[in-house]
Amino acid sequence: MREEHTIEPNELVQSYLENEDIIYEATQIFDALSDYTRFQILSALCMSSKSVSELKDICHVTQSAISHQLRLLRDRGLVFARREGQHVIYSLADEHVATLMRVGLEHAAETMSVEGE
Amino acid sequence: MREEHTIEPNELVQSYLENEDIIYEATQIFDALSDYTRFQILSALCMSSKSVSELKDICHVTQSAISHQLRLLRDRGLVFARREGQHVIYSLADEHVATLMRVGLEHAAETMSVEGE
DNA sequence: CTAATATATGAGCATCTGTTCATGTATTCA
DNA sequence: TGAATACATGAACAGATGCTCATATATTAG
Repeated sequence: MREEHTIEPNELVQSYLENEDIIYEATQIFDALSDYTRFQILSALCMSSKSVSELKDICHVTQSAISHQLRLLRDRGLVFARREGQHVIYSLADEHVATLMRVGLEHAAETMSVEGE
Repeated sequence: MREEHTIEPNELVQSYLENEDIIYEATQIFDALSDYTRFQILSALCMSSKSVSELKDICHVTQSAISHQLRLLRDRGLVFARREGQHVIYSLADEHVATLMRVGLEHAAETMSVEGE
């Protein structure tokens, strides 16, 4: 028998949910984390700042593909870039991202271990 | 001047990140939260279980659109359904969803208040 | 200045997504 | 049984997405 989960009445969250713009903004950060390449980029940056070519090697995609995704993440304020000589170093710009990824990964790990039983 | 954010070395998370399937599974839950309609459905269900027609009224979309999205959420194990007479009642099936939404909303609220300054 | 390396970006394209429309199924009530 | 209500679902279509390819820009070395 499954359990139902409800959150305790949280007036702050409740008030957020009445604001269309905040809901939209929230969906945007989840969207950023919903793509495999972007998730890899962000998790790599959770560990430490990295150049574009380092990210390209980690994610096993072309330089162009990485740059396009980095642009999206920049536009959404999730990473920021600084030039260092020939390289451009990207860093995480938002502390919430790490929290979200952690919870998402825990969810995923549990889901998969349950399915495998 | 902006700060860089890094997570403290978390070996559990680290090990998750080496598993392609877990990363993919994580992106799937973020994908579920990345659509406005689905986000509304899930936040409504965070408060309490609801029938399809209740959800339709809350989200201001057609019954068909709601049903299609509910199917996706069911297939991904994020909600479950039970029939109650003529109605089908949907409930949240995963406690992590509420946590993710809360963090996502907090992020959004902060982001927007910063932008508005 | 020129070549080499690193990164960014626009166009094009195949694929994916979310909705609508039409219709099917399930349950209740008379 | 037949009508009404609630929900599910397949097909189709417009728009979004993520990639590749070609090319542009920026920095450094010679």
